[in-house]
Amino acid sequence: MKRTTIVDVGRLAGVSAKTVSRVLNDEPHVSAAVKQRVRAAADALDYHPNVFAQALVRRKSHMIGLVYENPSPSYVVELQKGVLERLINERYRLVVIPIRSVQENAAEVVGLLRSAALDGVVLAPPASDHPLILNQLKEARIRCARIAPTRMIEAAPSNLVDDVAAAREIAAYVIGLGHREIAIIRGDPTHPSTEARMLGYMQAFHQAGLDLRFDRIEPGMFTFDSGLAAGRNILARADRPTAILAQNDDMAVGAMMAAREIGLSIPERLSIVGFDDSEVSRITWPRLTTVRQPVFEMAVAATEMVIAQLEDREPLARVLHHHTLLIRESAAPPHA
Amino acid sequence: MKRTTIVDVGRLAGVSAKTVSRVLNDEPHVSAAVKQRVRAAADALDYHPNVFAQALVRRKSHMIGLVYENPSPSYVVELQKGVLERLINERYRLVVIPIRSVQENAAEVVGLLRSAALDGVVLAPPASDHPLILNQLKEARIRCARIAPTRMIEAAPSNLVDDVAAAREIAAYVIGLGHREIAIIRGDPTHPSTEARMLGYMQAFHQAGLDLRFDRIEPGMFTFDSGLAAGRNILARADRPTAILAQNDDMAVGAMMAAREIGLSIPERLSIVGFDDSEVSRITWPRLTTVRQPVFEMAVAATEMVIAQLEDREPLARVLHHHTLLIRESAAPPHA
DNA sequence: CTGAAAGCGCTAACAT
DNA sequence: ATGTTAGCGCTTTCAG
Repeated sequence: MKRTTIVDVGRLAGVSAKTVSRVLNDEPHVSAAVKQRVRAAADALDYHPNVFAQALVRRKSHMIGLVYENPSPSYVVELQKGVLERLINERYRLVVIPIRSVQENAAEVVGLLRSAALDGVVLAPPASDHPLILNQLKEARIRCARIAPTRMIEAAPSNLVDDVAAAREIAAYVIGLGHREIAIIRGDPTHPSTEARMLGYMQAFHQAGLDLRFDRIEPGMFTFDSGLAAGRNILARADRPTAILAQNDDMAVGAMMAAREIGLSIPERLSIVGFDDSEVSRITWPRLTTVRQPVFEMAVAATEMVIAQLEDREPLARVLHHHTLLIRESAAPPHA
Repeated sequence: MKRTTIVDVGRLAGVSAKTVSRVLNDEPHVSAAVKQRVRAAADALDYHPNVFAQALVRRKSHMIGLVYENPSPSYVVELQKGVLERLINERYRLVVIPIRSVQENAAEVVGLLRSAALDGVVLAPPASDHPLILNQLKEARIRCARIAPTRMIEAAPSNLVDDVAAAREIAAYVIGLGHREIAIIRGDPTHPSTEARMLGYMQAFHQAGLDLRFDRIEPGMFTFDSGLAAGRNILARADRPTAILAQNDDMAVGAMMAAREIGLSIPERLSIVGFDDSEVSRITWPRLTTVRQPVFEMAVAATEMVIAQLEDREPLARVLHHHTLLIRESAAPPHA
């Protein structure tokens, strides 16, 4: 019991296989009558083209990969939503490629992508910043677009954000509220934006004439749990700060939980701000003051860049996406 | 400039293409020496097999789809994590197939899956409960496994949960705390578990001799926003209830927000419980009392069922997954 | 243990 | 406007 092929359809319609192919691919130079007959025959036989045969000869899989580490779930969700949004009404499909640790497995990533036969990939951080991956991708001729890279911007189409400025702005806002004792929760050290955001914070501190105390910087991993742990450490100290800058929203929410555990009210006794404007920032109470990184829009734009390349249009080389300071209720002037 | 093929490798190693194929696929009857030479040649040429050619002849794509609607992001995240967990160290890849509305597009879903050339699919609700989809899948010979179906359990391997009992338990718990004025936020009406959970609530009400007042039932869509809206409606009424049962965690968190908006403290003035034990239930304050549905484990098990079928092992016909009442801090006895 | 031939289902290039 | 021929790169016979 074989599956029905283009030849079967041709036989039923009384035409050659090639003509069937023409009709099904909307190629020109086919008479309306034949078109009709072929369509009817294909329907009657419940014919579905074999995509492998097509891919083999066309050298195109119509699959796009999304490469990410697994930092915060909310970030990944935004990312996927953005890619899928752009893929609506396209023939392309999304294959998700989560990498355990880009840092450790960089050498194998492209092999993985290659063997997945992807036409193109959207690279999220930190893969979007990895020289080896970028190089191998070029060698393997897999099209790509990058989200929030910080280095080698020319190497491939990039969607940029000014992490430094965004961090500076939110830090300046907190300082402007009157805070002087401020702790920081860093993100995953293998992600480039961690350093960029750190730099932005430092600039704001410097402009305000504040010292950045290294004993007030806690490590984190962009996850809720790491934020919770960092928050507990910060708040356990004798000289408790009046505000916390977290490098993403998940960690900020974790720090909020740490504050709650010891009955510290937010924002009255402790101000906390995040980064990214993930969905989680909108559903906590108080809602989180944060700085919006348009992850969704970047994912849409990056996917467009990939598709453009696949269809031989010139992709935008780079797009600068704008951040926005979102003032909500989790930060207020320090308690007198 | 052509890509290197199995023939090139064979030429370099001084063997036939078939022998290269044998080595690369770990087939028996190849001498160690030849094996060595072929491996070396493949490495030297940076050879990667063309998966389309393989798929064409083997009739296997090594791609597994995950079909879901887009209810709550936290649910989808758990689902994906589960599938990906089982796929670690497997050759299979995950293709995500979000469907806008299964209800409206059921007829096209299988066509979509078919043209994506998936070897198998994991069906999340409500697709997991749709007769048409199940039937067409069988016709198209696409293997599948189901998550939380409620009907036609024999039709395909199923991962079951007892939604009715779970709902009954959490409702009984709330009633047991002393609540008598209880509102309900329903889930998406096209999802089968919505009715099941409703039934469970009703059973608990009945056992306690309570009336279920229809004017205390608010519609929802399994999203935070719908929970927020429903919460506002419920709390705006003159005869405000003392507890809210939400059919998932996202809606429960939305209802919490509605309570906060009018300064109602939880759980002192209003108890709220959810359903599912999504990540969101752990990161809110107070943490949400809920009933755990092992979505992750079901996704793992469903993926295993698909893989088993693809590798000609007999899959488990059905697995019953257990729910757990998770008592956290969002519900307490009603205020005197 | 190894190789030659055939063909998976489709489309590009070239006829007609 | 339609058909023929020749592969795409691999694996499955079936011989040696």
